[in-house]
Amino acid sequence: MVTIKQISEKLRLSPATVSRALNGYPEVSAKTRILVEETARNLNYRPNQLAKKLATGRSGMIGLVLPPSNDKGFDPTFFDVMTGLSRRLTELDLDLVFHAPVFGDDIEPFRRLVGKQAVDGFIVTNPRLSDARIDFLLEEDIPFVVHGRNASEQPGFAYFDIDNFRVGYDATKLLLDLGHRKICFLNGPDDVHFSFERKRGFEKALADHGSDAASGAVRHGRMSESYGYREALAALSLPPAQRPTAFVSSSTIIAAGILRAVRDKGLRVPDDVSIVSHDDAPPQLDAMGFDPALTVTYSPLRDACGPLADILQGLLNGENLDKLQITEEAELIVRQSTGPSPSVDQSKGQTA
Amino acid sequence: MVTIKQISEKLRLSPATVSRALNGYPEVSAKTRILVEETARNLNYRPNQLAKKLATGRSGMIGLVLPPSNDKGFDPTFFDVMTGLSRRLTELDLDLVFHAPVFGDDIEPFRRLVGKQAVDGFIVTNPRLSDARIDFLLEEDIPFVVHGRNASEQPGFAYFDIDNFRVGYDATKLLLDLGHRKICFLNGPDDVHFSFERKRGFEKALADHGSDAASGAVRHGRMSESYGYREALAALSLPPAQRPTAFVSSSTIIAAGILRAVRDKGLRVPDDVSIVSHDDAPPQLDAMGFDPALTVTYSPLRDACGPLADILQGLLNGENLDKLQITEEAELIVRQSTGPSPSVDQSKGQTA
DNA sequence: TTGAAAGCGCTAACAT
DNA sequence: ATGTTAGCGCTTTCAA
Repeated sequence: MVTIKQISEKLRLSPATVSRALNGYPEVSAKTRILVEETARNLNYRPNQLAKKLATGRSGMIGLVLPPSNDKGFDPTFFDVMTGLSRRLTELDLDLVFHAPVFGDDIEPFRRLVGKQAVDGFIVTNPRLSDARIDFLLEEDIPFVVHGRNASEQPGFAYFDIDNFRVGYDATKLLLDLGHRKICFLNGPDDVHFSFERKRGFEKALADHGSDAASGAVRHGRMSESYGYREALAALSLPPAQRPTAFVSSSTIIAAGILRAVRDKGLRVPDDVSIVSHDDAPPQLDAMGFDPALTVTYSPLRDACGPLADILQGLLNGENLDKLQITEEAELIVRQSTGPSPSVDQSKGQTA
Repeated sequence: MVTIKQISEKLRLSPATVSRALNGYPEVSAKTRILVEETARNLNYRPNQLAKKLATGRSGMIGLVLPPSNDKGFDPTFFDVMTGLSRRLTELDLDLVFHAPVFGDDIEPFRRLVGKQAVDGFIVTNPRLSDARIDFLLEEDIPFVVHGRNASEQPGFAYFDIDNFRVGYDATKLLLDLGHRKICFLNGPDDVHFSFERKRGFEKALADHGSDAASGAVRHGRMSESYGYREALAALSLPPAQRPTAFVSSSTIIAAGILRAVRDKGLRVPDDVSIVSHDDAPPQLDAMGFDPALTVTYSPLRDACGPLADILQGLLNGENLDKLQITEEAELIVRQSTGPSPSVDQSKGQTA
């Protein structure tokens, strides 16, 4: 184990100068810097992170806790985010400390990590509208960034989110413009912010459409293939007058279920039924690979990892909060799963 | 932030005594200890891990790196193990540092973590028969425990494994005893130790059975439903004389594929085809919930987490290696997916 | 049984 | 541009 002291002795310099040279401080002479860097390399010097941390008061560790209520089968999505975060944090020379809460106590891992002063900050995923973890961290004044948001209008914390209102709005508007008048929205759980926002967008698009008799139904549920299948089957089994001609889906996995239900009913996409889904590009499911290729609002989860890491680092470096609250747009990609409403002549122009 | 020094001042003791009292050293008087512990509690004292680590030279962190070549969709199994490990390590007051390698360089995260002296040891999962990570850690003389084994007969490292020879042997023997003579083994990948061992067990059971014309075929592949389906379908499409009457499967997910193939062929389990699978109880798939309930060799992955953590701690505490190389038996559980070979009279006793 | 003092390896005022 | 000094909070000889 070669230390700064050893380098300094060898070079007949003070440890302080060596430290400065190694850490890129401006006041060391070019000559000294070169010399120090060279010997450090030759001696295969590795800074002792622990000592560094003790001296600076920062641990270089970021806490990531498995979100609660993942009792039955976990969210593969979380894993996707975790690996992405790890990669980006590594570039920032930060390490990810992972904890899984024992069932029943979701904030214990936070309390623990905070108590041990083991981490400089947290990344919070899968926030709920009302989230005890966020409340705790706010209370304790620990730096953290949230992937998504909670219910508050003006969150007092850093976050990265997509514009879920627009996700709901754009998808719905597209369908309305295609002439669909009965639209069924298979949304996510009812206690998360993104579901809430998408529903708002859905309803706003419907309202904006005007007095025209467009109507929509919103369902909430745990995002899964079977949820999509079950709800879509039920909707498609309604009498013709109430049967939807289009679905909005909050995830590709739900869309897979919808697609299966449509087929089981002997219907075709997009001729009889249109589908537009949100696509966060989970690693195991490719919306483009669907048959037909899915029209989506596109915003890969892994694209959030870089920003999340960067935001947290900004936070740790004392940057201003309002630069650290970011909302990004999802991109509407029209593919083959959407078409004109069957009851409407394709050539007829729509008034938006 | 209350420190040892503050406690010592308040109590008019030396920091050393406070430290000793807090860490359960035998030489402090009962009176002092009580006093110190009480004030520590009142002041809500939290030892600074960093300082502790600097002084002791141990980081209290364990490295866990996502195993390589999980490019397309990751192994949910790994996630299961990771959460289990986190829970147990927490009890041992160790924290898990997670890293995901960037594609192409599997040992870079190890090199990095070792270089930074960020962790005291590693847990290595999904070992290959020849594994660069193991070679690296051995070379660098870093403590680590492997979940499974590599190809070496006498590994020079700590590991926790199940008796995969017996897994293959027991499953096969059960089928032979039921009168099956054509058995198809859908094994895991061919470059991992467990596949190798199970294959050995499979072949040994066949050999032990004697001159009697029992024959087996072994397939290797990435464990997935589609692999099971594809291979089983192919096997069941053989001419009757070569068609297997029983399958051995290396995972429940493969077994699901086999089951689907059997059904697609219009056959029944166990009347026409028997299935015995290894069951490591992945969170998303319950072998008991199969229809019919699966006969399995049972050894939940999560049961390995405790031992793995304990072994690593033993290693860090300098325990002897031979106490830290553990092989456990899997349990054969006979349920409804196995029955007598269709060509054999059910009442006829078999000579094992 | 307790205290004093040194040190883990590094950083950061404050001098020079 | 470089050196001196003092810590960060804790553990651990050594001495009393």
